[in-house]
Amino acid sequence: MRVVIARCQVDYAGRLTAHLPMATRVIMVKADGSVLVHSDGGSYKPLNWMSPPCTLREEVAEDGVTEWTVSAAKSDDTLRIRIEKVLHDTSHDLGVDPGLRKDGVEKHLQELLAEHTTTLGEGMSLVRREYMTAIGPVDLLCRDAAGAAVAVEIKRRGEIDGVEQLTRYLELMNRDPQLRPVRGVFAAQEIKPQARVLAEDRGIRCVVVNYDELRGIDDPSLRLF
Amino acid sequence: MRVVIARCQVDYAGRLTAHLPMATRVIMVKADGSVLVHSDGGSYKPLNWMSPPCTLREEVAEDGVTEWTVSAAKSDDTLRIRIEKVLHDTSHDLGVDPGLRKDGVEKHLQELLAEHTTTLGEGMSLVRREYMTAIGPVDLLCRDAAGAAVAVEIKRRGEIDGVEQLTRYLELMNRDPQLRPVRGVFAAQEIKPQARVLAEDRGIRCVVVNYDELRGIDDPSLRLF
DNA sequence: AGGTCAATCTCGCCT
DNA sequence: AGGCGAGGTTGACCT
Repeated sequence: MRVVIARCQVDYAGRLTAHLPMATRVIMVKADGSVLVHSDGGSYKPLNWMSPPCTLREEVAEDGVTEWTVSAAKSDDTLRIRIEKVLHDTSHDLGVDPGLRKDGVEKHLQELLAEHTTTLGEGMSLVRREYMTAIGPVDLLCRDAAGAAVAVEIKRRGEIDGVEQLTRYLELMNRDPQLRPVRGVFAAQEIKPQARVLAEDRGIRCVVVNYDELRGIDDPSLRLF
Repeated sequence: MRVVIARCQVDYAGRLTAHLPMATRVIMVKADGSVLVHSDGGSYKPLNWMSPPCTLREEVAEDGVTEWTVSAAKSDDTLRIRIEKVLHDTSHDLGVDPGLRKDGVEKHLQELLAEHTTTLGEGMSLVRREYMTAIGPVDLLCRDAAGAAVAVEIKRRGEIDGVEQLTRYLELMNRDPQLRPVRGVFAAQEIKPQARVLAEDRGIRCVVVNYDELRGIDDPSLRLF
C-alpha cells in the first residue's frame, strides 16, 4: 500500500470521461495496482479510481511533471494522473486482510421469519423458503389458516421495486392450477408510503416486522419456556 | 485529511454489525470527521467506514491501547477502532476540491436519441423529451410513421427494472384517450436477455443503440453534408 | 428535506 | 464465468 499526497490533475476515459482539475488530493495505490483518488470530503467513494486488475506506469516528462498512467487489464479504460507536487509519499506492506464478518442483513431476517411465520398473519405456516419459480425464487411460500397459498417477499426496506418483484411472482404463480389462488405479503422492517400504496392497490398485504423483537423471540437466552 | 497506517481492530454497529479482526490497515480521516478503513485489496469500497456527518472521539485506555469512537450525528451508528500499533500518522490540509466533470452518461444518450429518433424506428419523430406523467417523466415521447404515440425508455444497460418502469408508464398513458394507443420502445446500449424476454412478452420493442456511432453522427467534424 | 433513479457502482451468491 | 439481487449502497437531480 502506497499513500501519496500531492497536487494533481486526473483524467479518466472508459465507460465515460471524467476530469479533475489540479488540486491537492490523496492517492492510494493498493498492492494489486488499483488506484483511488480521494478529496477531503464526500463519502467513501473516491473522486476517481481504477479497479483491479490494472497496471500502473510512472513517467517523468521533460518539464519535470510526473505522469501516472493506470490501465485496466481487460478493457481500454485508462486513468491519467499528472502530479505537479508531491507533499507526501509513503509505502507499507499490509499483508492480506483477514476480512469482514457481517450480521443482520436480509438473509437473517428471512431465517427469522421462516421460523416465526405467524408474525406474517394468524395461522400462517411455512411451506418452504426460496420457493423456486421460472423467474426466480420467492422468499417464503406459506399457507394461511384456510390452507391457501401465500407468497412472501422480504426486504429490509420495502420500496416500489420490491412490490413489482412480488407482483411478477404472483402473476406467474396464479397461472399454476396447483397453487392458485396465491395471495401476496410484503414484509419489511420499514415500508415506504409509495410502496405501501402500490402494494395495497394490488391486494398485497404489508407487514412491518421488528427485527430486534424477532431476534429476541429467537434468542434462547431470552426464552421463558 | 489525516492518514494513519496501523494495526487495528474495527467494529461497526448500526444497520448491521460488522467486525474486522486485528490487522494492519490504512485509516483515512477526512476533514468532515468521516472515516474510511482500507485494506490492501478490494475495489474502492472501504472494509468499514463512517459517513459524515459524524464525530470522532479518541481515547487511550489503561493498557495503552488507543480506541477511536466514531459516532454518526443523525443515528446511533458507531464505529469503534482499537489501535494496537501506529506505523504511520500524517495530516495535510487539502482544501476544498474543485470537483469532478463527467461526460457520456444516460442524459447524453437521451440527448443524442432525441436528435436522431429514426434510430428508434423508421419514420419516428420526437414529440418531446422528459414527457411528464403522474408517476414520473417518460424519457422520450415520439410518434411513429403512422402518427401513433410511442413511449421510449432509455438506459445505458437495459435490465428488468427498466422494463417495469416503462410498463408502468405505458399502463398509465394508455388510459389517456388523447394519447392511446401508446406503444413502448426500450432503448439501451446493451439489453440483458431476461429484460428482452420480459419486454417482448409485453409487446415492447427493444432497440440496441450504439453510443459511439450516435456520437459520430452528431459530431459536426465527421459530417459530410 | 425527501423521493426517485443512475452508477466507471461493488459485493456476494448461485448456476 | 455470467447472471441476479442487495447495499451501512453513494450521488445527482428534482419537487
